[in-house]
Amino acid sequence: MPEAHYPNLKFVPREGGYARGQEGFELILKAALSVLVDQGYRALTLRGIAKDCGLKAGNISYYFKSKDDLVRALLEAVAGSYEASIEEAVKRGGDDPERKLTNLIAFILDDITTRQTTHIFPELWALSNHDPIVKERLEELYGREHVHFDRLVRDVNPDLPADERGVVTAFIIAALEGTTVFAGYGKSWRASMPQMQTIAAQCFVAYVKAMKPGDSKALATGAVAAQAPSPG
Amino acid sequence: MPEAHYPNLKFVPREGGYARGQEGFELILKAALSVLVDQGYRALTLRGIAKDCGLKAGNISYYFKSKDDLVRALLEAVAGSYEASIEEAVKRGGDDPERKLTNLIAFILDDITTRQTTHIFPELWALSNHDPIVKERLEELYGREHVHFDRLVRDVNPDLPADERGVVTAFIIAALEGTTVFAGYGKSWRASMPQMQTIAAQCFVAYVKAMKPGDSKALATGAVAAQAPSPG
DNA sequence: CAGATATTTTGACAGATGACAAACTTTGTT
DNA sequence: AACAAAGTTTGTCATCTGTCAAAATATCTG
Repeated sequence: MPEAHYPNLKFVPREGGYARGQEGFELILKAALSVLVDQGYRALTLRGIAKDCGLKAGNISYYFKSKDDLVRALLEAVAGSYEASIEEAVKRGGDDPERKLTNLIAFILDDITTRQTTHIFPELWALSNHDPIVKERLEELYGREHVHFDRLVRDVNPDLPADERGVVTAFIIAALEGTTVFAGYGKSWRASMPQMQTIAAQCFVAYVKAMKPGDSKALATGAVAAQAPSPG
Repeated sequence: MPEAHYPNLKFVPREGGYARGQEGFELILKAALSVLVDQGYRALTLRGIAKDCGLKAGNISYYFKSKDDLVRALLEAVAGSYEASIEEAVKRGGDDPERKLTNLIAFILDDITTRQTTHIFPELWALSNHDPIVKERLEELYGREHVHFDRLVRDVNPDLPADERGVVTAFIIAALEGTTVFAGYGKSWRASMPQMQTIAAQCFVAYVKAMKPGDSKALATGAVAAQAPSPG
């Protein structure tokens, strides 16, 4: 549960410039992340960021030609780091498909309990509704997560058609993200996150395994019949 | 799918004052909601709200002694409306417990596809991380939702101990809320929301039915065993 | 170490923001 | 119609915001 001074950013090396340049670049983004996590978007101002990293406000305009630019660079660094850790979690994997899926679910939910993730993602979700660039980058992030999950779901139930599998996978990811608001850092069900890991794993693995082609075909709106997946 | 000019607020009648007073009060909150939904929190300024409802900025300070006050009043009205519609959806219910649960799930996911819900809730989630009053009111809203769901879950599986039931219920609600970011208004999986309704209903109803006491007891972190609930 | 380039500070700007007070208008009641 | 209470506008305030340009400093290369 890393908390200290937000190493959870992935930086792309800049072209040209002195070493100090990259340093300042990273310093600013770390400070921006820190402010966003600690005080929210309302408090994310150039002067606030500057104070946090010991630079002057004007200097930030040297690195980022606008505040929106800075926010997008921050998102890029956050998303990159997130993608990298998922990638790693997938590799650590496990022995069999079900175990792999279970472990990935556990990893995601674990990460959600960190202060950073609990605080950052709702900000990004909110921003994405009004900033197309943020929206696109978030979609890319979740798209990559979807690829990984989809592979595992396929391994657990190879008989599922790709389109149906895609939707179930998206639902599973969405469901996991939803725990942010309920069992994330400082939330009322935080203490129950371990049980939720168990529940999520059991629930989704069992459902994917039992699912038969056609199960997820939608029925008439508002009158979905309650039934376990197929006869199985 | 109501979209026009946001009737989705529940107002508490004010004590004393002229009729015009209540009118202005509601006008302002409707405008605030409209701005928040259309342009996000960044654009939620007194002058922006004023422009939207044809009043002058100074007037808003007459109704709300601070901007935070206004935001909290808005949250109160939004939460009240949301609570009322859930209440109603629960009453419309259905015949048997499983059907009731399925219908409530369908209602929630349906609501999530509206522009208002998709846009408002991420803003509230973000705010709640840094405003204790917002956090508390949101918790109350979800607490009431939890009560309703918990009752249905109990009816579907009466053998489940209350504490375990509470956690599963919280997980289900969290999972549903999570679809906001993936299949809400304008999101990439929006078109698959009908299938997700089916999936969510099947998945959660089946899981709750099959669950035996002890199933959700957490195992060692990161090494949760993948298994369907109990033998069943 | 000289000099070119990169970084940093300083200071300033126009515009926006939340808040407020005083003057003005409307509303409802007697 | 008179009048007090409620609502509204107007104008103003101090503060904050993002951005920029010019001066000052630091860094690296040859």
